[in-house]
Amino acid sequence: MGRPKSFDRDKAIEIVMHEIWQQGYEACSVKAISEKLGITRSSFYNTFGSREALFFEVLDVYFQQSPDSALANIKSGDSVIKNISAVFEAACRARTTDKHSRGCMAVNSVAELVGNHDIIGPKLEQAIQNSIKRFESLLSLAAEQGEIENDNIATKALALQNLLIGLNVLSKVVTNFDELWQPTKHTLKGLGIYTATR
Amino acid sequence: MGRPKSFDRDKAIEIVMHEIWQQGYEACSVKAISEKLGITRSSFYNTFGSREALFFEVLDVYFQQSPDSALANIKSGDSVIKNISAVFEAACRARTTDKHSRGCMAVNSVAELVGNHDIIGPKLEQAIQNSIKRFESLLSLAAEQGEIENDNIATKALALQNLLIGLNVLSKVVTNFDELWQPTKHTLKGLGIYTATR
DNA sequence: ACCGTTTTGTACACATATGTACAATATACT
DNA sequence: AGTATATTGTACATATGTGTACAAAACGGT
Repeated sequence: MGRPKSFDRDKAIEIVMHEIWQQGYEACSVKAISEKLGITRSSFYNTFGSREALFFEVLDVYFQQSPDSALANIKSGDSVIKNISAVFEAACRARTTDKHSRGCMAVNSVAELVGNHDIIGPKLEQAIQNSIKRFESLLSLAAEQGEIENDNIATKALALQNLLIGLNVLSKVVTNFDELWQPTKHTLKGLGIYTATR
Repeated sequence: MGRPKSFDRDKAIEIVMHEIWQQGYEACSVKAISEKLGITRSSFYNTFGSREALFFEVLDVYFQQSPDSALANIKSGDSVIKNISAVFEAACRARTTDKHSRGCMAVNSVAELVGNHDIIGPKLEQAIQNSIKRFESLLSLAAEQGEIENDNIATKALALQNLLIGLNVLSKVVTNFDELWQPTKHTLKGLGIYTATR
C-alpha cells in the first residue's frame, strides 16, 4: 500500500554506480544524482536515506560484478594459481574493454576517500584488508596442494594486492589490453604465481 | 613597485600542495584555499590566475621532491638496478613515514582526474607515460651494462610503473614500512630488477 | 467513497562556490 | 609630495549544494 515509486530502485543504484565510477564519490552530489535519475531530492532521501548509505549499496553491487569476485569461488581441488591468473587476465580485459577507461571504482574510491571520509574510508580499508587475507588463504591452499612453495605467503599476498591495485589505476592511462596484461603476466611469473589458462 | 604581496607565494604553493595531497584537487576550492592561506579570492586570482594554473605549479614542486625524481639523476656507469631498487625502497619509506598516509599526490590525482578533467587529466597521463619511458631507458641502459638481460624491456618498464603506482595507493592502507617494502622487494626480485643497496 | 500509507512536489533557510568589476590601499620611484 | 603600479577589499550576480518540513498526490484495502 501507499503511493508507488516512480522509478526502479535497483536500476537507480546501477546508474549511480556508473556515475560514481566515472566521476568519483564527492563529485556526485545528491542534487546531481537526483537530476540524473529524474527524481527529486525529496525522493532521493526518502529512498536511500543518505549519500553514504547509497554508496554502501553501490559498493555491494560493484563487488559482485568485479572481476576479482571470482576469487571467492575457488575451492579446494581447483588449480588456485590458474584461477588467480585468470582473474588477473580478466581484470586487464575488463579495464581495457571499458570505453571510458574508468579504472576500478573501488580503487578509485580508496584513492579518493581513505583518510578523508570518516565512514566510507574505513569500509574501503577493510575491503582491501579482506582482499589481502583472501589472497593469503588462496596462496596457502596453493602451497598445500603443491602448486607453489610454502614460502613468503603473506608477502606474496601483499604483492598480488599491490599488482591488482596498480593495474587498476594504470589502466586509466594504459588502455590497450596487451600493454596491461603483458607486464601483469610478467610480474605474476616472477612471483611464481602464473599458469596459463588452458 | 606597486603594493607588495602580503604573503609568500612559494610558501603558499607548498601549503596548497599539502592540502591537495590530503584532500584531493576538487575538494580544494578557491574559497577554501584562499581562507587557508589567509588571503582573499581576489588575491588568489591575481596571484595564481586560476586553480588549474596553481595545480600545475604544485605538480612541478611535487615532482621535484618525489622519491622517483632520483631516477632522473642516474648516469651511464651507475648501477641502474641498484638505483632503481633504492628508489622503490625510498618510496616505501616516504609513504609509510607520512603521518597521515596520504599516498602519492600524483597517483591520487591520476585516480581522481584522468578521464574527468580536460586540462589536468592529459597532463597527468603524460607524466605517467614519461615515467614509463624513463623506466624503459633505464632498463635499456642496464641491459647495455650487462646488469640484466636485454629481454622484455618495455614489458618490464610497464611492470615497474605498475608496481610503483600500486605501492603508492596501497600505502594508504598498508602503513607499515616492512609490509610495504617486502612485497615490493619480492616483486622486484621476481622481475630480476633488484640489487641490495650496499 | 473513504482511510491509512507512502511517495512526490514545493518551499525554506542556509552555506558554499565561481568569476568579475571596481574602489581602496600600500608601496617604489621621480 | 605626487604619481604610477600592483595588491587587496568589497560587492555583485549567479549557480550549486544540504537537510528538513509539510502539503499534495497516488496507490491498496475496507
